[in-house]
Amino acid sequence: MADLPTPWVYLTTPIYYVNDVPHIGHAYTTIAADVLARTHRQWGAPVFFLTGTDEHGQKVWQSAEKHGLSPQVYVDRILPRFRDLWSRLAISNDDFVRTTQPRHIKGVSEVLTRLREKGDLYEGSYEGWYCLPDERFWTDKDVENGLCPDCHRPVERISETNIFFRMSRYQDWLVSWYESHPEAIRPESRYNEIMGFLKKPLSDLCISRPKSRVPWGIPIPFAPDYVTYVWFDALLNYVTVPWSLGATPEEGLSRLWPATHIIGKDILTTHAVYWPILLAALDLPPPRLIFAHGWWTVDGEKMSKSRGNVVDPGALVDQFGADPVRFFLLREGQFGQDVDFSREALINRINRDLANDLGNLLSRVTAMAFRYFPETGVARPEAGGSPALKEAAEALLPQVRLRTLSLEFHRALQSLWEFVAFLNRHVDARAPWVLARDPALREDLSSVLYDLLEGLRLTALYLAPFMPETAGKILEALEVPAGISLLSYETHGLPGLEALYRVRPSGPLFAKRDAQGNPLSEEGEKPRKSPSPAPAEGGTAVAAPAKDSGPAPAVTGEAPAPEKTPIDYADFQKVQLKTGVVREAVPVPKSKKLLRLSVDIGEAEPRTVVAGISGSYSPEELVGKTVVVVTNLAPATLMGVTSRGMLLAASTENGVSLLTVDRPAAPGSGIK
RNA sequence: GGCGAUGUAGCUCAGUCGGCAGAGCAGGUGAAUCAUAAUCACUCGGUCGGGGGUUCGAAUCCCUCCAUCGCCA
Repeated sequence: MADLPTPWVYLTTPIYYVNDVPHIGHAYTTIAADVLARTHRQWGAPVFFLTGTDEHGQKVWQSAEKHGLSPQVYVDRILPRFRDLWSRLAISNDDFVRTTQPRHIKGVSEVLTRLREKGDLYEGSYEGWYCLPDERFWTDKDVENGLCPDCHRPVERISETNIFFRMSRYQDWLVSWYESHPEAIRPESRYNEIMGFLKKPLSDLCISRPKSRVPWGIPIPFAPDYVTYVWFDALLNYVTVPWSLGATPEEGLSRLWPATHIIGKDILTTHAVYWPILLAALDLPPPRLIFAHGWWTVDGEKMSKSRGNVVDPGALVDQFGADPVRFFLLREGQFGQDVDFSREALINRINRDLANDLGNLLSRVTAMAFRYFPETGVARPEAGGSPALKEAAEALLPQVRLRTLSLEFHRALQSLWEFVAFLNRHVDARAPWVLARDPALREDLSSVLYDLLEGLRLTALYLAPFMPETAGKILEALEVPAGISLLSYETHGLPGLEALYRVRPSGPLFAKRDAQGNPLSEEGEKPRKSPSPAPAEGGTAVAAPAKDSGPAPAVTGEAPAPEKTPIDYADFQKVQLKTGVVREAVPVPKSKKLLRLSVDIGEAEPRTVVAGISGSYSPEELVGKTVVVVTNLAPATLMGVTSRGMLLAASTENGVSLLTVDRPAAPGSGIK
């Protein structure tokens, strides 16, 4: 049911209670949904990204009274607190729903009518302790000394008749649906929580409030004395909006449904229990995914109005800009777990990751490209780019894109920054300023700079969903024509579709910040030396370029991550490698992946070698195979078997792949 | 009280199937001078919460205790 053939990606945030003051938690949810939306769009998927505001309920009504305004006028006035914040944070929502819009009110009436026709609603009486400010009932057990357990204000005894929704009817169905769709609630711990919650019988849900007490709500068509309970009203926005978009409600919804809901962990039960049941009552499939993210603490403490430590995202945007705030919120912690906010951490990310690693990389590369090739630009090398760069760039696809789509934002960004670090290492390893001293090496110089510029372009494209403005600035600095997407990159493949980079130096991408968050430098006391065009003329070739003089790790085809220390040839010679033929292979008892091999390496007796390759090779296919053995490794005992040697193998996605020889070689042939 | 998680370097956290404890930041040393003094290399730093068990071998599996957190009541 969850895998309807819709190509659409329907993404939602909760609709925010318009009476609340926006804090970084609201921004967190919305930015995450935005990054997902932008990523899907970038790769060609049609996206409908919905956010909005929840505008009914007692608190809004009371606040309006206090201001001497009608509720509608009041909510119209405070709406910009949210709507403007999203535009300042570059949120790319496709629609903005307000629960006071006619389309929503019409949809809610429709739902209520359908539920009533199905016999899922009934009138019942309810008695309990009511907390007015919180708008919720408590049981005898909850209430402590006549005070609300949540806000510690006095509660009052209320008995009233209301309309109830028969939730219990659908409980068994929901449990079995979740049993077969464990991926529908993320992270996994939240799934477990819901499954635990569903072990106990559900009570029916009260979905109305008497108009006499709460006049500001959606009228219930068949019960004129009641309005819809604000929570129930709010949830329904996820379907009332699509209903309003199609030629018919069904057409509008079936195109988009099922939705992916991004929420905070505080409203998990509502979304993962009440909501799917409500959908089932409407004959609609459950959401595709409900992802409950964690909360932000502030300097290690819970964020709350009473502590006065609520972080205002608008103020952060004013001071630091939208992109750094977006980056920080998604980079700092795991989406799904609680994360701590501190200005120090934010400033540290801006200075280290953004200004130093990325901003300075753009600065140094474009400065050199402009200085050394002011007239001609940097052309694509005939031979293509560096294989190492190509390999690192290809890893971006799984590591950045797929991790983003599985909402592992911090890991996606971490991977992207490994690529940035790779590019910085590449600059150092190839030392373009050294190449520039020798006119004979001009082609090398051009080729190295081309690789770096190409790497920066890819960085910008993968960064775009997270930091749209920054990505635009990078592409602008590279003078890459507008409108280039990852799709065109895919079509053309590496090394790049740019025939020529004609760059000009640009100002810093990010200003570094002092401990207070104020921008450093700028104030022209240190005039930026704009690099003077100085085409390499007969400078003395002091040092040979890195390419010839020693290990240049960046161009040897190594993966970007673990660069090892360069070693001398003498060090390498310490390792004795020989070919060997596998004569026998048997599993080591009680071990899952170890095999005991007899390997003929040209000695009188075959060597016993224990190898952890059982997952990738069966014993049968190993016998007769020629392998590469480290023969002077100190013996090691594994699962009681002494191993006298080690096989060389490449680590692959699916396990290991043994090294062998291209042409026949006698057992014991030396390897150099 | 019931259910569930977590505990690894100064800080934030990875650690896949049991096989030589890792990354980033912070700290130290050096290299380099293209660049926003930005970068790069090396390095310091660990009783893997405590105790017990299984195993040739445990951060990893089992038991138990302690601490912290979440959901429910």
